[in-house]
Amino acid sequence: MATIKEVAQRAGVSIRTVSRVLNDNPYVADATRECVLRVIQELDFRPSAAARYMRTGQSQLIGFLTDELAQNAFSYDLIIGAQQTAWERQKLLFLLNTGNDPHVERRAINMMRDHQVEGIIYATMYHREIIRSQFPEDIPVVLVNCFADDRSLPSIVPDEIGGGRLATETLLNQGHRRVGFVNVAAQEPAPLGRMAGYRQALANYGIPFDAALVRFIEEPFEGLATSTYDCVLSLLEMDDPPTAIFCFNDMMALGAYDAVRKSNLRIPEDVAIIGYDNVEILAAQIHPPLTTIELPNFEMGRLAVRMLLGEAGSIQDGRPGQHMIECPLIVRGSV
Amino acid sequence: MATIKEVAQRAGVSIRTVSRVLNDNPYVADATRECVLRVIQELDFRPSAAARYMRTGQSQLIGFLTDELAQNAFSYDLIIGAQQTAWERQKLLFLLNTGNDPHVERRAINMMRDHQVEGIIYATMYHREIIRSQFPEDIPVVLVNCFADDRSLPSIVPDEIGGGRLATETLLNQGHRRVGFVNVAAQEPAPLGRMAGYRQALANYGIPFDAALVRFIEEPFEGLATSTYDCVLSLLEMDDPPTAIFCFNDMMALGAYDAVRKSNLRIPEDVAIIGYDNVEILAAQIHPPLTTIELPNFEMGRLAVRMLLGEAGSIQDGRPGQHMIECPLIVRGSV
DNA sequence: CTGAAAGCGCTAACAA
DNA sequence: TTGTTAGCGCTTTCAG
Repeated sequence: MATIKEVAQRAGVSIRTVSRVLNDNPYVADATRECVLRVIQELDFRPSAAARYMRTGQSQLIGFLTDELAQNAFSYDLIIGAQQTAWERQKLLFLLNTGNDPHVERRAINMMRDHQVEGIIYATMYHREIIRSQFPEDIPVVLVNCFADDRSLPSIVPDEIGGGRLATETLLNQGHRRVGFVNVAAQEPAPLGRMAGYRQALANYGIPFDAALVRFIEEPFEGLATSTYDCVLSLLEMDDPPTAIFCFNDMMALGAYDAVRKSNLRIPEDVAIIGYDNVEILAAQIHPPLTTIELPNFEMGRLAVRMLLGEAGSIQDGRPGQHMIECPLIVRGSV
Repeated sequence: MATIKEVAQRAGVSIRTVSRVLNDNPYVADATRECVLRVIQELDFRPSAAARYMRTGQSQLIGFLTDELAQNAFSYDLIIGAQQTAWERQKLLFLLNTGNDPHVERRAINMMRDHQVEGIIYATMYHREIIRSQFPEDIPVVLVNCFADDRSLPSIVPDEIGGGRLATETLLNQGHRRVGFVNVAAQEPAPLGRMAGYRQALANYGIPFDAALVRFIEEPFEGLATSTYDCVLSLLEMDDPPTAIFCFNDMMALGAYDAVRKSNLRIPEDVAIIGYDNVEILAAQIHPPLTTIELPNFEMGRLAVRMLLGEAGSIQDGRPGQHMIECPLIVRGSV
């Protein structure tokens, strides 16, 4: 690879002039600039980012750390959103999946520091709280899908309550009055929030909460669809069965579909189903296509980069911004 | 961030000595080493990768370029496999998705060169041929899921023929003699190869090829599951219907499931179904769980990094290695 | 075993 | 408008 020196020699100018051309400095004669540019082309010269960084302190690098995000299919859009936004700003993204191993995590953060990333985005697979102290003080961090115990780091999370409410109200809007909810039994923001949203929606419509309509899948969560199948079957066998079911996520909706079909009922005529997450590969392909609430992953990834670069509210009212992103309704054919 | 100079001063030694400690050079007195190490700890010092690169020429960086891989759910494991393998070798991975835009691609490659990546992995969404000239000569490249027109770049692709054969023989092994195949109508390695494998398997079992059992889904490929549904329905309405169906991919198997159920038949008792890709979120969740052929993405990602770093056959018989990876059978409950 | 000094490729004061 | 020079933080001869 050619160096700036070779370019300078070949163009018959000084290194500084080449540097000027490289950085669009106006104080270069047009003729000189053209000549230099030509030589740069000929030599296929590209300035070294490392050397440039040494002087400017701008590495143009962003670290994207995940706990186990990338093991599952939900979050492509998060990565894509972040990557694309970084790209638009001429930054490169380091991807690193820690597998939730604290040791790996610590080393990963160090490795990113070694490469002087301008900041780190830390995204978790599930919406949860994390410990602030695992992150260094001297480097910007933006949290995605999680938040710091002491709220001392800017964070972006989905609005679970709003999403739960939207899902339920979508069903209520269609005239359903007996709305089942198949939730997961975990003390985490997602199940807790969606549950709260479910209750709010009921309250908004003046419908009393009926605990018999709410079911919880217990851990472990493998075979989620199958557990949901059983759950929904029992729901439909009630004396006063629900005519609509809100499933905690799309995978579970798959089980609900099977249960409804098993009961010789039709979707959405006899039972309406709504999911959560908008996993396209599932939701758009099953029959009828699943109406669901979208986890706005792309937007979250995008916002994370913007916040990291100081473009958007990484600080709000003098404190690290805690952003809640709305989860929109995706209408397909199951409601 | 502390510099090596500050460490040296504080430890009362020269920069050179700190550098020795950093690089595990044996010619340091134990006492000196300990002292330096302690100061490094105190200052939370980390050597700058950029500065280090300037001297050593080792950037420890690998570029991972995708066309539109990351838009779909198939390929997490590819990224994870590559990332994890890079991590084990203390390397960092740049992720960059080009959206198949040649202009973006060119700029992306340049950007990676600016950061002096040690090599580039280029992975495509679909198994296909690519043009060699889009890549620079002076930087190692490994192709994944694609191959260069002139075979001048090392490449890793799945063995489509073997996979198609394995899928079909799995069905044949169970005693099925009328095996349907729902393929996609595209002149690409995947549909072509799996078709060839299907025919080979038939031949191996001495069963004549019956064109009526093979159907092709035409582009566009949105609503793949739905098109497959229609296809399989017509297959099952034949006078001499198939008792087993090989679907080009798992999403299509989803449509096949619906068609079988619609025909009041059972899986696998009346009709066996086998898919391809092993998209866990689908295959493991539907009922019955789908037996399928796995695209060994993790292994391909892993091998790509190893080849890039010269650990595995990037050169075979003096030519760039063209590797074909076997696609294993994943037995679940649909056959 | 340890240190002084050169230099990697670039940018930025400062001079010319 | 252009060139000279110092220096970013590190590794590496080469002396001591």
